[in-house]
Amino acid sequence: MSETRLSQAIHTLKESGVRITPQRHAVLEYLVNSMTHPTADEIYKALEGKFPNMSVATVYNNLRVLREIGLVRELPYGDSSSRFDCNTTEHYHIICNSCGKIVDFHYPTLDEVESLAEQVTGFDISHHRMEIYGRCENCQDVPAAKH
Amino acid sequence: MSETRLSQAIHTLKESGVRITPQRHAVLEYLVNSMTHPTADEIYKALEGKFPNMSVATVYNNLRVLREIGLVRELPYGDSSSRFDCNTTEHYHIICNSCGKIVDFHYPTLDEVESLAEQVTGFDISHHRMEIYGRCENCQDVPAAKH
DNA sequence: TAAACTAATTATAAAGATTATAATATAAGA
DNA sequence: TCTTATATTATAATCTTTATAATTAGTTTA
Repeated sequence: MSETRLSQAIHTLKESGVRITPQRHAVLEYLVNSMTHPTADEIYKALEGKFPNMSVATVYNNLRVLREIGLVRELPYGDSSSRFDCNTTEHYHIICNSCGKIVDFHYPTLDEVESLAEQVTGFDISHHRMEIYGRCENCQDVPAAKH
Repeated sequence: MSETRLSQAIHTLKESGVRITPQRHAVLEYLVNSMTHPTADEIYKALEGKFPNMSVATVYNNLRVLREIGLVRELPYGDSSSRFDCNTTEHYHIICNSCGKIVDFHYPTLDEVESLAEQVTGFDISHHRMEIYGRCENCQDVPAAKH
């Protein structure tokens, strides 16, 4: 099944006239199989073994390409670096204020919000993003840590 | 009215045992009066005239303090630096993909999403954030610019 | 299959945003 | 006013991301 998702993604790449290089394939494959919304650096470190000479710039370049095609969504956070999410099914994220854990959360997509926004502002809406913040069950047991 | 908001904010600061320095006061005042969701650097430049010796670290320190108390919300973006929003009435943001313009958008707060998230994940939810992306009316007239 | 063309990768370096550090200055309470 | 803890300043360091130029390697075409 993730085999299928990967093949589909590669098909999309080819259709966009983008070359399939081993590094690009590996970044995409890692993202498709990842459940953790990795940062660029995490991807870089994860592929270090397979591609000892790979440059960080390659990771960023490929993430940009994948984002432009729409295969990957970038999720910037306040504390540090962006995280990247393979944009398959529409979903939202719940983020722990204490430990930073990210949990996927399914909720009926808020089409209504988008259409209302379109009417009120005249924008041509492309998508929306929602995140819910709180303390996960683990962190509720421990006294609040100072950020 | 924004006078009141400022006084209330300062009251909150005092209650939290935080010192009211001229710089801190100025950062807070600028944020209360600002409609543009400024970046740290914009605040720094705006206050340069009044405080020629102010360090950029002071701006960041104060933004952190204000955020920890809950007076200010940080809105990290993918392209560059975070923006800061005086967290008064609950609202959402519509962001132009082309020019970056941010427009406030009022919508009934999505309490239902929060309570459902709480039930499903066991998180103790504190707040949520939603942004809507698209092209503003101005940018719709111009051919799509390559990011 | 080989040559050619174009895009991708690498190895830097640079830029930009944010944080850390140590010394000095200052707000606020006694 | 004095004292003390906190805030500010000036600077450097860190971290993330992007830019550049040279090299390498996909893909197309003959």
